[in-house]
Amino acid sequence: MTEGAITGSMSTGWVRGSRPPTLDQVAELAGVSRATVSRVINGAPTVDSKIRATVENAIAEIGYVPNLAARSLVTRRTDSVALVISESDVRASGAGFLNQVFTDPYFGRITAGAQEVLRRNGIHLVIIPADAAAQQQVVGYLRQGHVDGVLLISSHHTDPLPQQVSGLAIPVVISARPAHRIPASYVDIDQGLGASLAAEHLYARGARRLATITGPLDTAAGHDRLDGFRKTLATHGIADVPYVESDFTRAGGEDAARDLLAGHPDLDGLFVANDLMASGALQVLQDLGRRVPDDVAVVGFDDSSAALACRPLLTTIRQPVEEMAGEMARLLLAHIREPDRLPRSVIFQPTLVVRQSA
Amino acid sequence: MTEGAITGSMSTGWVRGSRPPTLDQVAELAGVSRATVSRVINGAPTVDSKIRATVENAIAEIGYVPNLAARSLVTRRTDSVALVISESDVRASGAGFLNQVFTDPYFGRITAGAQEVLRRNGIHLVIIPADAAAQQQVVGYLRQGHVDGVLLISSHHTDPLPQQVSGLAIPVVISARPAHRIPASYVDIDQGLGASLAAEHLYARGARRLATITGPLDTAAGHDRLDGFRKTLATHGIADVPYVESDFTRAGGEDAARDLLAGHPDLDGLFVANDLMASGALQVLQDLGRRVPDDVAVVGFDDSSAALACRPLLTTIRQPVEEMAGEMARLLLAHIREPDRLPRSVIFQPTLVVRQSA
DNA sequence: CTGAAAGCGCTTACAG
DNA sequence: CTGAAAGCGCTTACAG
Repeated sequence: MTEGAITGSMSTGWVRGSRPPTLDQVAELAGVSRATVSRVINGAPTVDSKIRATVENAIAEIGYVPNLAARSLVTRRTDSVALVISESDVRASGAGFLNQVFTDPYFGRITAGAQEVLRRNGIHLVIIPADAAAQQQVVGYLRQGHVDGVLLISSHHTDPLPQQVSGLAIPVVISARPAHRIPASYVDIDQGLGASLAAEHLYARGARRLATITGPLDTAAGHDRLDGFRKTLATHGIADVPYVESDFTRAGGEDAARDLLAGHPDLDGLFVANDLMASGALQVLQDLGRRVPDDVAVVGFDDSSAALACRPLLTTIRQPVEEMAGEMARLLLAHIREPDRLPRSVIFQPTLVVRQSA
Repeated sequence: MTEGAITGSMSTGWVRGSRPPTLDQVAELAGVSRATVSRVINGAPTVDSKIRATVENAIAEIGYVPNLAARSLVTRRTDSVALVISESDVRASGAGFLNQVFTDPYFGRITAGAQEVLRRNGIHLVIIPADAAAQQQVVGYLRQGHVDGVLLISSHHTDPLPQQVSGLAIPVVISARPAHRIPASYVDIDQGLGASLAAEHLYARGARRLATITGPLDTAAGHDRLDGFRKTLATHGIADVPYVESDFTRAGGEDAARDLLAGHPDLDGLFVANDLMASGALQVLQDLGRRVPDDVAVVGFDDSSAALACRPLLTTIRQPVEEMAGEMARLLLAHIREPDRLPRSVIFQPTLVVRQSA
């Protein structure tokens, strides 16, 4: 690697390192009190329009920006919230965890949905990945008061973060029903219904030798989707449903599909607990010479962008992730506004989206 | 969707909505002055060990956490920095942009590399996606002083953010050489060298009918990789190198590969400007019955996790993204500590990683 | 090594 | 509608 020096000067009016302009300086320049400047900045209606104009000019001329620390010291607000993506599983820690986060469209949808409503309310969103090694540092960040609230994405039953964060002084909304009963609002989807939809569709197509690739079984999405799939098939007299537990990644889906086909080469119906794993499974089926859906019909879960990247297009269970994240944001905003508000849960319903793979 | 009420009580000592304990309360309980408590908290060496113990007990008993706003009002530090992922292209705005970010392993590697050095220094990292619609809100966030510095990921020549952010009072380190000469530190890779490595390897393998799939040509990574590829082949007497411009996504790579093969069915060597597009191209080549590398040899760029997910395994140009991000973090820390430090650039060298596809 | 006091830059009752 | 003043919760010279 090589280094070079870069020259040039700042383009701002005041030099980096010197102090930024304060409200007092604006007041002096405009010839009014600090209180008046403060009112103008905060849009108080009770300000004479001429004075308002004078103050606004002074603000522009001087390049004034309110100091967040000073402001939030008195208002006790920062106008920003954190989206914490938690992963308590140490096996998936560090770079591996970040690779998973930045490779799964699910998190992008969550972010998009939350952004949408937050932005409209003038609230900033910051994303904080919290793998096992970073969890305590993240809790520290939240306790210090950097943000007004937290949207917590957590999936493993053993994850201590929901418990810890809900014990903080700051409002939190969780992305799924917490494993332990804690007094926090959460948004979830009816996992069992989704799995049931998949089972019924595969059965109705005529599939009888069914199997499933699950997510980690210590997550609700992993466990409940397997459970719902089996229970529904049981009502049709199909008792034994082979499954392989995997990890919600594409590569994991490939491995699981290979395992499954090795043990059950005559499969004709496959339910995969998310689209990313399904895309991997589809690849393996193709490599092994199986036609989809003719030889084996495949149903995914999520209806993410990965479903549309599949060949054939993936039939899947739609989870309205963006709306769910939007609802999380709305709940959080409500809790921030009314600290005494009681926690509540909001459960969304999944739907079947039929495309080509089943 | 259905709603439910959740009951339960808080597990903390003090109730949400009431005020958190202050340093004064700790001082009173410990029977010392606020200054002493402050010194204990900040690890000042000049504190009697008995007094220190007393204070620490009081802190623990009362569950005291320093108030960030009050602290940073005087220290002018927040001990956190932002990783801003900027996308000025309005076509890729909103949900599309977030889907791209959370689908490309590149950003996970950047985050991992930066986290590594930041965490060691006790600095928090928050990630902020900034698509065209959000850029001004993000600039506002940075100006207010939420963070001590910013790591800026920006690629389009027309992106106004590098310019704007470097005009702020806060230190910034950019992920690539800025299009316009602005006084900010940046870290980059020798793009031309990378492309040259790819060209030489394909040529040495015997490929003579070469083509390339580029990134957006208004980015350095898009433009310089195309340019370097062509220039190197020109030295071997290969003048006309067909190319298709794409967008660094997997789906974009698929489309581009289809276009390229339609116009040039006799291709025997392909350089794809990143691994994600290469994985899509590989898929298309397979669909069209081309054997890789026998019929057409393929070289990617990045050496990301996508390269290892390819069949055959992708030969690619390794970009040490984690180290580059680590260097960005180190530079930023230095600028935060010494505000007068001069900007500098650090350029890394790519290497060829030979696997199966070429 | 410890404490009293000033000050960081805002907002917000409270008067007028 | 506007201003003087108190106060938010810390840190840090300055004395001692």
